[in-house]
Amino acid sequence: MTFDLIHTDSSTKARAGIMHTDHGPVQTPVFMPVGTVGSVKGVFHRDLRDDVLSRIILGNTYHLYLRPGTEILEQAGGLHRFCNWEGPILTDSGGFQVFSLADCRKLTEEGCKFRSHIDGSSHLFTPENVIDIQRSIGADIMMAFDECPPGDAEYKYAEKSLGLTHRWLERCFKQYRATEPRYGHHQSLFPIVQGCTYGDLRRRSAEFVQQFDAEGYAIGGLAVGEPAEVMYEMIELVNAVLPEDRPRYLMGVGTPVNLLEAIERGVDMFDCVMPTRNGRNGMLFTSEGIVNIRNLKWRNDFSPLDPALCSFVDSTYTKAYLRHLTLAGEMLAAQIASLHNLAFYTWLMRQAREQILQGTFSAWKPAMVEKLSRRL
RNA sequence: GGGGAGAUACCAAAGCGGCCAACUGGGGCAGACUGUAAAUCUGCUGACUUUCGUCUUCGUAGGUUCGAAUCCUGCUCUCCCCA
Repeated sequence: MTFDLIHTDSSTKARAGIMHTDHGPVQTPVFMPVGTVGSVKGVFHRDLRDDVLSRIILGNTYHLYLRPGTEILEQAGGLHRFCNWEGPILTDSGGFQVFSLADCRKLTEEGCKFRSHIDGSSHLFTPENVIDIQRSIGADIMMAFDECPPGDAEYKYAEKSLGLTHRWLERCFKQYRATEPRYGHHQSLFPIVQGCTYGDLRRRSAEFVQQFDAEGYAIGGLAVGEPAEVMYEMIELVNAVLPEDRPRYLMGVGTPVNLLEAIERGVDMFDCVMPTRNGRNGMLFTSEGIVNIRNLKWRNDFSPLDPALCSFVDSTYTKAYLRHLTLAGEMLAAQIASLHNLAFYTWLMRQAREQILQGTFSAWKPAMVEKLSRRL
């Protein structure tokens, strides 16, 4: 994977670029829909490609390893062919599950012992086998196996955890270099900068990861409970250290406002479950602000979901109808909301890119943030 | 005509002398959700009050009792069975 940095905004750190993968180009800034088990919940690939205009999606090592398992994925010819997604795929390493499934795991130097959330069976993830699994999946971008500590972790724990993440990173790259792609297309490996909310640890981490001359770098361990301002501060600090000519990926973030703030600080890639999960739960992100579609006030509002009309559902269905479907528990409601939210996120990324290229980002962004913060 | 059962908040349904403004569902209203164990979870849902609390409620009219949704009597209505 190569990255062309096309333009950097003159007054902010915002960047526009293109990533070239063996599964096609990806313009940045980019939002990548999360398709944990090989499915972006509630959305057809066709709509993701042709309506949402997504160019890259995520899968998850932990989930795909447990089900359907690497054997099936290998028989299928990799995840791309298994789920029939022709664009690039990025897989998270399972590091986040080490955090989110904290109750059923045990961390050691070797790796992470954990119990399956599906059947309780015991498994071990190591930096080596997590790379192997991602080779079996065939992700265009593989993520290093890391520990993602909670947002309120104390310094001592954060420092210890960072040491472990760094040692694991060395093992990830060793395994990465000792193995080959299985399906003929190139696979990148992105290190993950950790360090919680401690500036010196973040800086240390951002410096450490560069020794691997990776094709891109990720910032992890943010939006895990710390205030947004602290997150922005960490991003700023890390991006000041990371190389300019590689894409920066802010993992798991976030709200539309988070995205714009991060873009302003030089982030190129994002993923988040928010558009799909919150969509399923009745929340719409729109160009005018946030809509809780279950609210009484929408009962007779027959206007489009979003005047920006970023998806076909926006002009096909009204707020009143979507409210009705949502309250009725219809699965179509979840599909419509998910599709809209994803389309809105990618629309927002295209807008940001356009503004960066035209040199108007710094004027456009604050007004947009103000709009996106509104609760309608 | 005779016999039996029952009437509880928006709906359904517990409660059967004080811990009851009243369990629990549903419905309704509102909130949460950030590298997906989430089509999930959390509140509120008689009135007034920010809280404490006060007031009015369990078909209806009386009665017993220190105290009643709960016990007694009349009335109204509903359902079931037999003729």
